[in-house]
Amino acid sequence: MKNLEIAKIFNEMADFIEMKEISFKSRAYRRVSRFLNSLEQDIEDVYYKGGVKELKKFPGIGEAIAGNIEEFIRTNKIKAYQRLKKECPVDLGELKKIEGLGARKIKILYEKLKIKNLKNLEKAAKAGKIGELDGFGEKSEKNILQSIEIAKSDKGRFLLGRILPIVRKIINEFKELPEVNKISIAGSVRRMKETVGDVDILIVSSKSEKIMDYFVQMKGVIKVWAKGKTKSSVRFRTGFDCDLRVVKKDSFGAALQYFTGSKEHNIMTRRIAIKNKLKLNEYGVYNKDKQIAGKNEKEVYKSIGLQYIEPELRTNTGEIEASLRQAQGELNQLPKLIKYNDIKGETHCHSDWSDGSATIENLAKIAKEIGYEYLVITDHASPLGIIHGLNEERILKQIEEIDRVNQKVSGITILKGVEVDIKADGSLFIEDKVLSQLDFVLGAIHSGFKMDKKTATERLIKAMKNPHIDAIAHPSGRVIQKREGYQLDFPEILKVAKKTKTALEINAHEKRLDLRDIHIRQAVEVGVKMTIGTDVHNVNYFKMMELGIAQARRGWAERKDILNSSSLDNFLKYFKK
DNA sequence: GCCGTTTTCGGCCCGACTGTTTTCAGTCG
Repeated sequence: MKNLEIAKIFNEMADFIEMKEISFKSRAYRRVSRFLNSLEQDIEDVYYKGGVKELKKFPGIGEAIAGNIEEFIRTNKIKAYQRLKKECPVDLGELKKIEGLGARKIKILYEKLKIKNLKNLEKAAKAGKIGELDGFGEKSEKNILQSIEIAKSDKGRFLLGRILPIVRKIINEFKELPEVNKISIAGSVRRMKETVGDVDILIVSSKSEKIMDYFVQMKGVIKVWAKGKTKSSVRFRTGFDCDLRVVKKDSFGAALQYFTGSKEHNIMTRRIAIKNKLKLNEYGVYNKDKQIAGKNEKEVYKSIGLQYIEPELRTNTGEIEASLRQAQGELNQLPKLIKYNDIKGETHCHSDWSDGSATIENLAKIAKEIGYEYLVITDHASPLGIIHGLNEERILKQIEEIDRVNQKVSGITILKGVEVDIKADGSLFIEDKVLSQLDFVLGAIHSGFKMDKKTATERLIKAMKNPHIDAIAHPSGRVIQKREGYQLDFPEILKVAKKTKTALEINAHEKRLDLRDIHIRQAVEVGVKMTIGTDVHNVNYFKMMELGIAQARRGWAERKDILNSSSLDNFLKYFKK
């Protein structure tokens, strides 16, 4: 898969072009770079299928860029890129991490001081050479040095699950202020993206200066990047940046729409506004100079001819077109997304019988408190010693224990399940005879992550064809920022899943979120059902359900697509083979 | 460089903040 490699090169080409001129040419490259980053198909496959002509069917890809892609696929390099890089051989990735350094300034630094990377930059700044340059000054030099220190400890993007509680704490702190009339999370946190680069917060207040003063001195702030009347930006010690914007109440909806993004989504909505002879900015929708919408998001969308679009969908991957069609009267173009309180039971839960830490009884009580109708105990059945996997004998014993707990704890039903290892050849670690006594069987791959695509696909397909398998846990095996997971022929997996009525799990664990959003969307399209499970290992895991639901929503899933949003009866009925 | 129910040429989302500058370019989101 060369998508990401090409995307990276195009992004750098955009920077190099920007060094020479503020041009739309660089934007064209940047746009395709982003497009490739989110493209689910393998661009190489597309090329081999239909050549340059096929490539040019994608938005933003024309003659020149298609040629570049072709060149890379065939020769593994792009001459135009190499020429640009030769002119200014700098480590863009490193230098662009420094706040305030963009393409133009990086070029000046290279030309005047031969600065190529962070090391050169630090040396020059410490020697006081940067402040002497035209366009730079004492302050720039100081900021660069501070920024280098911060970049050294940079942790990259944060898991949504880690950042959410922190953001909610910040929000609650602001809510205490009398000057705050209204407050909302915005940006990628509001869109519930699985990883988050920085945090955006929007406040309605008529006393913006006071809010800003409070913001930049909040506990944990280690650097103020910018502080203005309506907009400020800081870095927290935890390692993330936080942007705060304050607007008047008449602009709240427009500001929220603008500040939530995504960038691509915003560009599209603004273009649509222009087509309608309107202007959309963060203060409202304007007809000439008259504000015609802005108080809330719904009216903002409506005023430019769109149906309201949920934040999780705002990625410019078809939601705007769907919204447009729906606004024009076609039904059900946008999904009626599953809601955050639609889940009726947990379907992936480990107890102290394997590698979980809580007893079945305790887990049952917690699940009941949450309001679940049912809880499936799915301890590992695996040869791996470290997780104390169950064998046939212990599964039968556990069935008795669950019967006992069901007697004792009322108001919730504990279902008998297992997470059984799928062996390298696709067969299961537990005999069918024992599996047949369980309510719900999850199949999972826990070893051999380096399989090739064909092997991995065949392995899963064989498991899905076992009549006792009800669902596949964390189907791709990826761990965010750690492990890619095995490659799968996903369309093929979906075909078999549909035929065998095997559900695919959306594992809600903050580090997994597997299925990915694009796969969920494909599953929804072909009608393959899913479950959302948090992979409980202790009682704190239950709350990650929110992340799994967010993932499902970003994959356009409705309630009907998610099996454990059904009542106990319907859930069980689905799996009656 | 890309693209077209206003166009095959002339547009391309829009505005805040900073620093270095005396009116604005660069950066950021």
